[in-house]
Amino acid sequence: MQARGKQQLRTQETQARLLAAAEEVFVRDGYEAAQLDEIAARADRSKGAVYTHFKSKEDLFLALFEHRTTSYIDRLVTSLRKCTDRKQSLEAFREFYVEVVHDRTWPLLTLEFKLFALRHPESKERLRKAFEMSRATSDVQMHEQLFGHLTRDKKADIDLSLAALGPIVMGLILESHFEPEILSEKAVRRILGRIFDSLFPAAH
Amino acid sequence: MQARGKQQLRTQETQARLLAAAEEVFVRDGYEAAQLDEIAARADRSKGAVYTHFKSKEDLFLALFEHRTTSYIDRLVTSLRKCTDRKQSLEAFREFYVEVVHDRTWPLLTLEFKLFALRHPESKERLRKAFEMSRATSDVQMHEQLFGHLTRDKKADIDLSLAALGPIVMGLILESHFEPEILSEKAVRRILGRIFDSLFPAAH
Amino acid sequence: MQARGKQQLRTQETQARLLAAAEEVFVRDGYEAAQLDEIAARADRSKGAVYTHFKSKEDLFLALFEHRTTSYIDRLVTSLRKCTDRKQSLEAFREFYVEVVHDRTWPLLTLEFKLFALRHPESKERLRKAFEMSRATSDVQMHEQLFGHLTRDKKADIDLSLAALGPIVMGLILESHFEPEILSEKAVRRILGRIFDSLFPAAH
Amino acid sequence: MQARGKQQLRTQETQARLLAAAEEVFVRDGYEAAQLDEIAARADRSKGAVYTHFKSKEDLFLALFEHRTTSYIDRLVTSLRKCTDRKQSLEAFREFYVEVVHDRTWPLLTLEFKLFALRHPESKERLRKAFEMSRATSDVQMHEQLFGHLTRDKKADIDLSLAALGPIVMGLILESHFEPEILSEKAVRRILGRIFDSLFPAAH
DNA sequence: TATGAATGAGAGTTCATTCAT
DNA sequence: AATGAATGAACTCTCATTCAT
Repeated sequence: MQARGKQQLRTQETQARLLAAAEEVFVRDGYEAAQLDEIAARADRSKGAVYTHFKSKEDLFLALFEHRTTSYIDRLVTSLRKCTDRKQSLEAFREFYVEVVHDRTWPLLTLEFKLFALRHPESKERLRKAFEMSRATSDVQMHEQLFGHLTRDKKADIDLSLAALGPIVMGLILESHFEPEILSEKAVRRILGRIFDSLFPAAH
Repeated sequence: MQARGKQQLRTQETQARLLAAAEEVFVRDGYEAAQLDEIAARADRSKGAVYTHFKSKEDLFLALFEHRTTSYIDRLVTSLRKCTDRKQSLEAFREFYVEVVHDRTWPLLTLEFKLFALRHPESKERLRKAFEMSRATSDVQMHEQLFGHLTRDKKADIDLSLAALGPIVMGLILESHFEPEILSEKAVRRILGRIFDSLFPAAH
Repeated sequence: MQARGKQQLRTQETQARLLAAAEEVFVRDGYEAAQLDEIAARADRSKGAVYTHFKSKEDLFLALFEHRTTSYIDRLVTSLRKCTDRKQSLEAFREFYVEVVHDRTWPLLTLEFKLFALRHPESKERLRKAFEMSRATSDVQMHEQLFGHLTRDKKADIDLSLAALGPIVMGLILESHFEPEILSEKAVRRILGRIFDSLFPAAH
Repeated sequence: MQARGKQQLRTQETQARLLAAAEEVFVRDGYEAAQLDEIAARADRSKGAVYTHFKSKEDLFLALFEHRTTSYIDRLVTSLRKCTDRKQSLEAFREFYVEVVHDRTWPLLTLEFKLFALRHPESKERLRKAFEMSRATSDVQMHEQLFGHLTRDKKADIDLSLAALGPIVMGLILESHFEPEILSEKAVRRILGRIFDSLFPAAH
């Protein structure tokens, strides 16, 4: 039993290491240019180990996506669970998006996933599942908490704004890599706040 | 003269064909996955012909970037030249960005360029030149026309909004590929308009 | 241990096969015209296997050079070690050079290395190391045994003759490929003997 | 007529330039690595011009060989024609070979031709013709002048020495590129003289 | 579970050669 | 005679994947 436990621990560690290494490399180089070789090396494992845990490069990439999406949503849900009224909730929601700016990795990773999905329709199914999970969580669970009960029209409007939020953050973060003087972290946060408020006017 | 002319024409046509084919393929597959083979085939030329006109895959990509940036700016400048007062100018500017939505290629291409620049610092110089050209044009020539004379603080604010506009469009277009039901062309246009107005409140 | 052993054995065999195949092909076609494809095929391995063992075509070529130089020197040293006095040593030395004629591969390979060195100054360093090894061995170890203690002038003279010996053999072997009727193996051996004696008169 | 003359002159000049450029590049890079592109550029002509004058890269190479062989023999014949007796002739002959050392290009070019012949049996025929021309000249015309009338045995011996002379020079020159300190021009000349005397003892 | 030698399809690139001008 | 854009075959090298250990 103990041996089994140790083994399992080792297995889990390897997987975690591989995922962490994969994230670094996929973000830095993009899916196509990323090399399994380097991912393995960064995880202090051999190339072959990757194939023990994942079926292929694509599988590793998608697994990473699922892994990160899950933890990303967890964070949001956790953050919202603490709120007691709608105003507070919306404030927390706003804060959450504005603070993403800190984590420059996540938006780039998301971007990479989106591009991948666009270019690999075969995998769209699997990606959609993870996306939906994120949407489902936010939609069902949060709509109520954040916006109360809405008319059909209002709801469509909110959904649109919700769908737009992520991509906007992504675009801004990417550009900030490119024009760091104009789009400083502070500036991005400011502009994001402004956009947020124009998309969810109720927030005030 | 005529002989030369014919030859030159052929040369120009080949280059134009290659650039057009390159755009299609680079947008569809991304820089890394794009194959010179296919680009050449789509241009009805041989792989070797690419190397008569461009030094490498990278060179072709950057040349495409320069080519498209130039024509993109031309369009904007042309559109603004027709305007007589500030209000009209801002309206035209707004329209221009909102209408980009039509051309689903340009945002994806821009995105690809940005990612390339991020991942190939060696080429940043050449890319920066083209980017600057775009910025220079808009900045110097348009600031006055669009926003009149501004205080230093106001100017910084406008610059920030200007820098943010493109990336936001890019993000939205990309996402619209992904969630076409929520982010329909109409919806994107609507939300873009709203964001535009929140970034440039003077527009009213 | 045994598992490792088997793996290692396979690795060594592959390397040996590749080197042997490389020798054949490089000698027959020359460095530039030699094709990795064929070398791999002759070694009953895939093209990719070459790159598991050598960094590049050039690396394979240089490795071959080092490998052959080493074994070549070993043979000479072994042959000289058996000798007890100077006369016998010189005789063995003479014999060694005259007998090279048998191995029509080595002189051509040497020629290819020399040409390569001439045309790839970047690699000269690595080649020089191997050359020096050969020179060092012969010089230090053999001078004494072959020629006794010499005055500085005499030594320079001997060094000159030593340096000339190899190239002369090389030239003759190459020409014998070309005019086999005149430069038969026997004829080459005869003329080589004559030249040897004129370069090292003390040999009698 | 004059126009024709001018045209022809231009043609001849182009050919001469191409041959000169070809020599430089073939010697420096070897047949395989030599690029028609660079040869043309060095001759201040375009790649296409090469094909106006020569059928192929190989044809250019062989034409160069014939051209150089011819002029090489001419020089030898001219030099011998001045001599009045056998002793003087042999001295001139000796001098001729020893002096080749000056022209570091010719031996390397010869080497390249030999290697080419070895590796392109199809072209051997054409090369042999040029070689034979050289041999014929020296043999028939010079044997008598240099060595007088010989017994069959003696003649075979002389032929052997004659055949060996060129390759030996070639080998030494090549090596001198490599070990210029030991095989200085002076040293090569000295050793060549010694070898010459051992091959043609009658020279004294 | 993990290794890494080996595979092999396929990529970008080069270059001798052709041909319309 | 000369040009140089275009061809296309062939090359070296890469890298995701497999498999014996």
